[in-house]
Amino acid sequence: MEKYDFNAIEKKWQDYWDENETFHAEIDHEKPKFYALIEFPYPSGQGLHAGHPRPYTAMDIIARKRRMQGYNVLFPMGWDAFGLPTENFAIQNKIHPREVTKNNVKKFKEQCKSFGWSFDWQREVDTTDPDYYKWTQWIFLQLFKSGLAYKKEMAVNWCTDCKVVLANEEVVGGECERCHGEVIRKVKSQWMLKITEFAQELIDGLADVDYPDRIAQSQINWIGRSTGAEVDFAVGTAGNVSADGDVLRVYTTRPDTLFGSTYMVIAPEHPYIEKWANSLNNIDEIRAYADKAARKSDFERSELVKEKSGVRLDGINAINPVTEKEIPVFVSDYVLMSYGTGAIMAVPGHDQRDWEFAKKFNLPIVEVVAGRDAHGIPSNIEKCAYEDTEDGVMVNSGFLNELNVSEAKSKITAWLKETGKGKKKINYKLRDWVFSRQRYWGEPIPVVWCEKCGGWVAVPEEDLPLMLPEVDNYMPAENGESPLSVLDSFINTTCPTCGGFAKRETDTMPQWAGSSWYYLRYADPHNDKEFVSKEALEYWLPVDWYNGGMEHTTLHLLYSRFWHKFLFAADKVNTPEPYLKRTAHGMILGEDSQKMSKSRGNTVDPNALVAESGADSVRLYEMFIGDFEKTATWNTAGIKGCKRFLDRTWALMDILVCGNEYSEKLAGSIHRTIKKVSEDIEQMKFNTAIAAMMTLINEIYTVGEINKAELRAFLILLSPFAPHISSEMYEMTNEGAIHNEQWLDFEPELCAFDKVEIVLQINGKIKERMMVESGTAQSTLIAAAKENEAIKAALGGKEIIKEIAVPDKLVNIVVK
RNA sequence: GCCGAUGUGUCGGAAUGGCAGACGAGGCAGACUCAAAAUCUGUUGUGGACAACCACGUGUGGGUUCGAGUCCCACCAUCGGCACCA
Repeated sequence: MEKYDFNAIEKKWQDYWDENETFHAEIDHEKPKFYALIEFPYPSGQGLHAGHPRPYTAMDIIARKRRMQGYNVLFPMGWDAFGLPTENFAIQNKIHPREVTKNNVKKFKEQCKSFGWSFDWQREVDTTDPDYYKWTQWIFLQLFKSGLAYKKEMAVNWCTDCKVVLANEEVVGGECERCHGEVIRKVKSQWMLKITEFAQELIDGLADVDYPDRIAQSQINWIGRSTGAEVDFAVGTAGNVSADGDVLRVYTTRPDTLFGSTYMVIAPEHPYIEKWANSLNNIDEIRAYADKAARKSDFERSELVKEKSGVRLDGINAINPVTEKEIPVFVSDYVLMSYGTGAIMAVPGHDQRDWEFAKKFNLPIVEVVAGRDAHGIPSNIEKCAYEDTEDGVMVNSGFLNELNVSEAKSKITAWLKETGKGKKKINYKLRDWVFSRQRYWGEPIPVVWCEKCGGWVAVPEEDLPLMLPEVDNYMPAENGESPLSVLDSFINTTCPTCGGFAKRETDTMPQWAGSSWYYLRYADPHNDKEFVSKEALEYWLPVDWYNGGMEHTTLHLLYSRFWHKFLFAADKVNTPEPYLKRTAHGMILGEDSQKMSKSRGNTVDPNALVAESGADSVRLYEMFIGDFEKTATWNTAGIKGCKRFLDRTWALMDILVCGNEYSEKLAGSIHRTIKKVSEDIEQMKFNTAIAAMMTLINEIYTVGEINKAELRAFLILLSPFAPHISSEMYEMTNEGAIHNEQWLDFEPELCAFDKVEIVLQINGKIKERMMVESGTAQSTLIAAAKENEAIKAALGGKEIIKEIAVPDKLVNIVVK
């Protein structure tokens, strides 16, 4: 047998799959469908990196197995191609981003094909294609018409380098996620999407899908539902606060501690600073503090401020509604305008942040809950705040005294309602989605401003796509607005409602937009009448299995679920959730165990490895590297073992003999391997599935020969992992093609071993082993153990206290 | 600070509460070769003994159990995420 020529064989099968459209899927009501989805990549200039093949190969294995199990499999691929790196490259090199994207996509596609992934290339989508973004714009218009898209003046994160507004979610470590430029707060008019309207549904929907706990939890934590109360505190000039005057509203999750509230704090952006400016003796100091705080991002305010800071609003006071005492009001940056009402009632005895602030400003700390901590030590609010809500009873709290915390919560909430001083309130941390970008390389937002109509007017659906116009310069304008803002030919238009003069919106959409619905378009990618046909939706949706990175399990997943839930409510899609099952793969680190990055110089080019060792070897190695869900460190040397395994697979041809049934010597091993590989694929335990196949081939070589039936079984198991070599060897020894084969069943009774080794222990220490028939009864095992010479000697007449036998495993005799 | 995850040979990693280290890499020894590569065979947790064998071993300290890498409590370290969320 000649040496395994992976270059020729892999090329041969990739061409075969291409020419025969082997993996093209069409609606077929005769077959059950299976929709496998991977996160489509951003086609960067560097091409694929070592992280891409891991999830793609994993879902390819699942897709190939499902096809052999008789499913009609949809496994599509596309390009999430809008975004900053392309735009920055275009700016630097004076090439149109469309050209940059075209080149990058070409490179990515060639690389993908060289891995042999079984994508349906006829369903390829590209978010920057007008035929695609036409429908992204169309979905935006549906949101707009439903009142879920609105424009708002608000403090936003402003990247001083990119000169763009960032969503909170895109600010990492106080820096711009993309360019690491300084992020400050700036007030700007922005398009917003009301994701908050779906907050509860986004939590509830998780009950109906199969997500790992850590992913469901991250969604729930991000949405951040809490139950508490809104409470109104009367405010007025110090010493003269009237109960029926102005009120300052707070949100609290601990209304039970109301008696312990000894001061209030408002956020630096709170409107009451200017509202009460005339009554404040130190307004200049307050404004200076607020200005300084406003320049910082929420992250900096929360992370970098080690010691509490703040300024008292000298001149006004508030009244605690239960104690009826006047209490001071402060401004401090530890209170955020973006959560709750932007004001808090401070309870220093039972909130550590308030406690620190109170210590610093020498404010009274009143204990209203007394209890013990987790160690059973009585609470002492002189040392730190007591935040436990499980243990403890109310003290110094008037009509709440002697109640526990939850009873106190109910009672005070009822009291607030009765007196009209507050009410129960469910609050979400989730904020509306900032949807505008002042950038070129994104979808234009299809609305126009009409003075006569007095507002924003939707571009008619029949005018979509609203094409991204040609510009000379892709840089945001000097004032930070999009490059579209300097194009008169784009801006000036007529109002579709009144026909008068109107101006187009010049902001574009964020990259998240196109990726929020791409899985729908795959079902019907060439439809120019609808974003997806009813028929395609009903057949293909929902996605059966969606795998992607852990880094997308909050933002992308939440955004796309939000769009889907909106489309479901608008009767445009037929399922309440887009993805039935979601899994997440671990990151691949460089050989130095650091995150792979160009600047660190630890990146790995997977296509160089394909050229060197073959796609099948690299595919196997990416799956063999470790637990799929965990972070893995790259080790190029590890490919060697996988390459060797394939060379040994090829060499099976040298020991091939006749035979249409499994031989006695290998039948058990083959059935066990079928079981192991089948089960491991379902649990994404690809590493142990490969190990099982390696074990089998070792056994085959020990036996010294393999017959045709055994080789066929081996190749079927291997084919999802290493499809090229399996296809070739199958073709050499069978009629037809391996992808038309059925996946294998195993017979449980044939998986069992005839004889098993039983471990004999005394007091849990192994003393001897013995072979017995599998399934031997416990009593027989114990009797046999006691007859064993080594055990007899070890027992030495000691008193037996207990005898434990586990069938097919062990016997343990406990002695004194 | 909070939340989440992870700690196992030289390395990547296996182990429904039941033989720790499967499988692979690397090392060592040998076969083949003029030689090397490739391939094949054996060996490879640590300490002690010529040896059968003994002791110790899954981040640390406790606990539950006949039996713990696995379950519980506390702690340490590393990595990731974060919005002081009231």
